[in-house]
Amino acid sequence: MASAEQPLRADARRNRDRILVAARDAFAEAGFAVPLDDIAARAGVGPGTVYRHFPTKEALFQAVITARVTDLVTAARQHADAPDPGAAFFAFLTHLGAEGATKRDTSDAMTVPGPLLADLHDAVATLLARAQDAGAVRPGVTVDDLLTFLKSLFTAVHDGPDPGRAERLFTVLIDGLRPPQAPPAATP
Amino acid sequence: MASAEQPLRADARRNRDRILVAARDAFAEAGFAVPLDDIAARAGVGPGTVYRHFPTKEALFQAVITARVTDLVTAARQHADAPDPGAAFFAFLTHLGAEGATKRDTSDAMTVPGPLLADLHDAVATLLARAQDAGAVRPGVTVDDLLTFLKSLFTAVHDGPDPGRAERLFTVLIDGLRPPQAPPAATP
Amino acid sequence: MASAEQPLRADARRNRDRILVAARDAFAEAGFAVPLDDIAARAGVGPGTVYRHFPTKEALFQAVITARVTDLVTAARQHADAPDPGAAFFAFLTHLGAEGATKRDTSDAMTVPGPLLADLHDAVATLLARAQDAGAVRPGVTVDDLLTFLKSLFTAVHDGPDPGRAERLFTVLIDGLRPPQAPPAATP
Amino acid sequence: MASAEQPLRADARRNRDRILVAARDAFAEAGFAVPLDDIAARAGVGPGTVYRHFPTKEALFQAVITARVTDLVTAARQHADAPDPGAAFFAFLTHLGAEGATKRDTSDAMTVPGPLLADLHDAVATLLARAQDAGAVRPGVTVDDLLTFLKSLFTAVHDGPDPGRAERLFTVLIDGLRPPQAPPAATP
DNA sequence: CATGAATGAGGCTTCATTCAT
DNA sequence: AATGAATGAAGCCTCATTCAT
Repeated sequence: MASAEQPLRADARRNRDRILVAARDAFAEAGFAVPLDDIAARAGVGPGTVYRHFPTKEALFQAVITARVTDLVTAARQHADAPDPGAAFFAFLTHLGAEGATKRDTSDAMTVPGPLLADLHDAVATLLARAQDAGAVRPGVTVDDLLTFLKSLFTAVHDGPDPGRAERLFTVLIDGLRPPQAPPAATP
Repeated sequence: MASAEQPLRADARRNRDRILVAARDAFAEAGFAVPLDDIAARAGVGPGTVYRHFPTKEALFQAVITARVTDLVTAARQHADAPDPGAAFFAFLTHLGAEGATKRDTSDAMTVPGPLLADLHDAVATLLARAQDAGAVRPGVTVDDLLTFLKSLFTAVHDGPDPGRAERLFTVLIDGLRPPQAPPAATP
Repeated sequence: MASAEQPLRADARRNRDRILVAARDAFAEAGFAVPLDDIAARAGVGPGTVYRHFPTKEALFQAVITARVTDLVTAARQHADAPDPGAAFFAFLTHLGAEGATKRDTSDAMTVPGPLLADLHDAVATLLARAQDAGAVRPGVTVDDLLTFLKSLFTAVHDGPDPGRAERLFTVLIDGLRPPQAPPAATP
Repeated sequence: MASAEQPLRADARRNRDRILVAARDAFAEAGFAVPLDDIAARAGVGPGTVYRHFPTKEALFQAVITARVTDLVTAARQHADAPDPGAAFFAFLTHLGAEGATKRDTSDAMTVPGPLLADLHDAVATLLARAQDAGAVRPGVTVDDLLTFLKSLFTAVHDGPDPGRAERLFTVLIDGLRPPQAPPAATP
């Protein structure tokens, strides 16, 4: 019995990978509006070849970020095991920060609709809720808030060349997420 | 040859204004991708009339954005007069947050190249520097950090439907921007 | 109050007509598969102009035959007034035969779906039913049968150059439509 | 160089046959527009294999049609043996009607150029001439009249869903083909 | 020989821009 | 000066055909 996911022929596999790489770069540079023909040209294939692998431009876009989302979900679930809820949450956040600072399409990955995003959402929700229950993160903030903030942060980081920006903005986020401090009581 | 700055005829002036308003609304709702014919229809003019006033769709977009930046610069300068540097900075930030939450093209406004953007940059730089000097904002964060991040935050906020998100995220941002609290001193 | 159907500008009217003529010819020659760009070229306009007048290739096709169907319906209704049901039916049929022999797209007109075709259908149904009730046309034959037969006949006539074919086939149809004759009784 | 007529290897022969069957079915169902990949899939082979056997989609189509014409010619010749010329002619016509009602590409079969069509033409001409000579079919009608009309009739019949239509129309055709009845003599 | 991946011309449609009215 | 019709370059996608495996 052959496996349901029979391996692609060598040439097809190679082209599929080249298309995905080209698409990742092209989408990162020019957004979804980039012509599919350009992606094909970048990959060194004809547009028809792209359609052999992905039925739609939208499907290609989805495929580009699916891999990334899968990784994020895995990371989130791993951190869920940590004993200290606050530490677990911030550790995952740090991991996410490192990912986002390095890989341009992380922010896209956090936006695409579909079941995978729901998985990510749920995994982060668990981390966040536990951290909030433990008083380590300010209440009110939702998972979507958090993901939106991060997405923006990643976009911003990739907008300019300043290498320190990621760290500075990330510090702002982390401190902003902590529960509000009572103003220091004036001690006599 | 007519003078370069001759005042427009009354009807032309009126049309120009209606086009700008229509364009602002249309861009705010549908982004740059909105067909120019739709903008013309909104303004109640033919597409040819739009081209009489703006040589290009891009130029029209810039014109819309320019008005927005001008407003932002004005606001920044007004806040610069406030006595408390920290309050002034955060008040402007709040104003900016309200603008960005309401108008979809605020983020575009923060990207437009040209001297106006430099003005915005400078005005915000002044506010920020004074606030940092006064110890009201954590050091290290730069104007570019802030503007770049806000730009993408506005974009992200507009992608989702939750109207409270902008406010929650701004709270996080503001608290994150405050100087880090010394960890509670171990009291003997 | 302006009329609901404000007249087109002269140039638009001219182009619309040219497009309709070109489309009629092109569809007649090459069927629906003819590229829309070819139709545009025949009409001496750009493809975009075709789309200004007809939202879809399908819509253009419909428009081409609408005019023809309208004429047919009118004729059918006029013949409905004749006193002798059989004569009325065959007179209309003869008219239809002449039309179909002359104008290449008559057969298309009898196939396109839509409200107009229903009108034609109804008008012919009336004629046919009355003729059948009067014993002038064999029972069992339906309107669709008749229209299908005619459509085929027209197509056949236009397939070849033989000028007498239309008349010969038409005679076959008419005689075939009459009620079956009892075989001549063998008279002693 | 191998001989032009060398017998195919067993597997190649089998594939060729499967392709022809698949093509016949596919063309019958969806017309010439059916994608060649669909035909290949139906036959359980790759598209490349189809091209090993037929240089062109058009060639494959012709091959399918040729088989059909061969059958028709055979039938016509068989009916030519019948003793009663009128009965022979109408029997063949009935057979043709059944074929055309069942198989969508019968009408195409009647169009294919080449010597085979001439054979069909001749065989039917013989039947028709004998029937006309015997007074069983009205004079004047030619083989081309008949074949051309039948061709388009089959096309039309297949466009509609009414399965009884073909039979009703064939009755009309057959009765219309019979010699005209003398109008009932006015009996004193 | 078979396979099925790749090619790329071409189809329909949209829309920024130009131009006759 | 305004109008809105026309233009035509892309954009997405399909599919007949070729070619590496």
